[in-house]
Amino acid sequence: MTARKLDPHRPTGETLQFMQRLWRLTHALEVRSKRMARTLGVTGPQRLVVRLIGQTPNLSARDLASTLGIHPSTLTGIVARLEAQRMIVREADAKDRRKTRFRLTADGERVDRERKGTVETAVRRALGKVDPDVVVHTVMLLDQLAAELERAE
Amino acid sequence: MTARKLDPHRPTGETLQFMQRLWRLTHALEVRSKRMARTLGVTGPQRLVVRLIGQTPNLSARDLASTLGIHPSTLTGIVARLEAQRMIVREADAKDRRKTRFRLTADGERVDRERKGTVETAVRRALGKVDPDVVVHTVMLLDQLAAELERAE
DNA sequence: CCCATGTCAGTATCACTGAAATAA
DNA sequence: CTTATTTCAGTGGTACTGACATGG
Repeated sequence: MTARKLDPHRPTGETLQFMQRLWRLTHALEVRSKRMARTLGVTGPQRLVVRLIGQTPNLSARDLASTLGIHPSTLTGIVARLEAQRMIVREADAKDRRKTRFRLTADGERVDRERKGTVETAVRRALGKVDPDVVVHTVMLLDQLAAELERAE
Repeated sequence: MTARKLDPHRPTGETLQFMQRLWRLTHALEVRSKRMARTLGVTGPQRLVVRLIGQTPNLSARDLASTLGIHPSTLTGIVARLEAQRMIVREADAKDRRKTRFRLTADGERVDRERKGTVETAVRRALGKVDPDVVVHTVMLLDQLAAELERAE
């Protein structure tokens, strides 16, 4: 309380602090992603695509893009890099030949199973270190936050 | 509970779900950042630098880089763009002439005050919509998560 | 000579917009 | 012809590594 009163020029110190944490987190994600690229051969987004395909084979490009909430053309780049690294293969849908269906190669399956040094492992560890309600509350706020950011305004 | 039992192949559905939320959030931050670039003239990270300089004038490059947890060479690019847009000016430190000190220009101050459509506003709104302990818990988990991601491993 | 501060060159990923190709 | 799916070209921001110049 006192802290906020001391500096009326700072609209909401709490907000700015939270923002710094947010940028720190996204930055940590990016750094880990780059490290994964060196050690695993795939970045964070690339591995997430691998995980999704691994969980649900024969996903189309549109499925993947909308699951991740990204633009289709962004996905094109990601899958192109995965393909170049022989992690996934594509196949035209038999019924609707506009669609591309993706499956994992043996290398892709190896990445799908790998856990060491991944974002996933860091997340699992962090989730394991806090109480369940903390996780529930965080999910609530993160969703709220994403919704606010995505607002048309 | 049943859901988890049904798919033992999915190590922790909770973890993967949390990860998707995380990517959705970072993606929303990036999208908002790009939108800000069009409307305000600065991206999210750029505006955060402006806010930091506004709050503490005469910050050095090192101060800024370590506050944001980024590499000095990354900061070079960010401040270069801010300088090109006449948002900040630099000055060599009188005592240690290796150091660069940054201050806001009038344009920079305008951006510092602007709130419409910023990440900050979205964060403030989201924080205002939940209970205080939800915020506290989220901060805890986000810190824990950043720490796990930053681990050397 | 050694260390700190900061920049620069080169490289890569991600993300968009807008246009195009192809198929339904 | 219109719509849907996906790719492609072009642009910009962030972030690194490694090398470098400069000052303490």
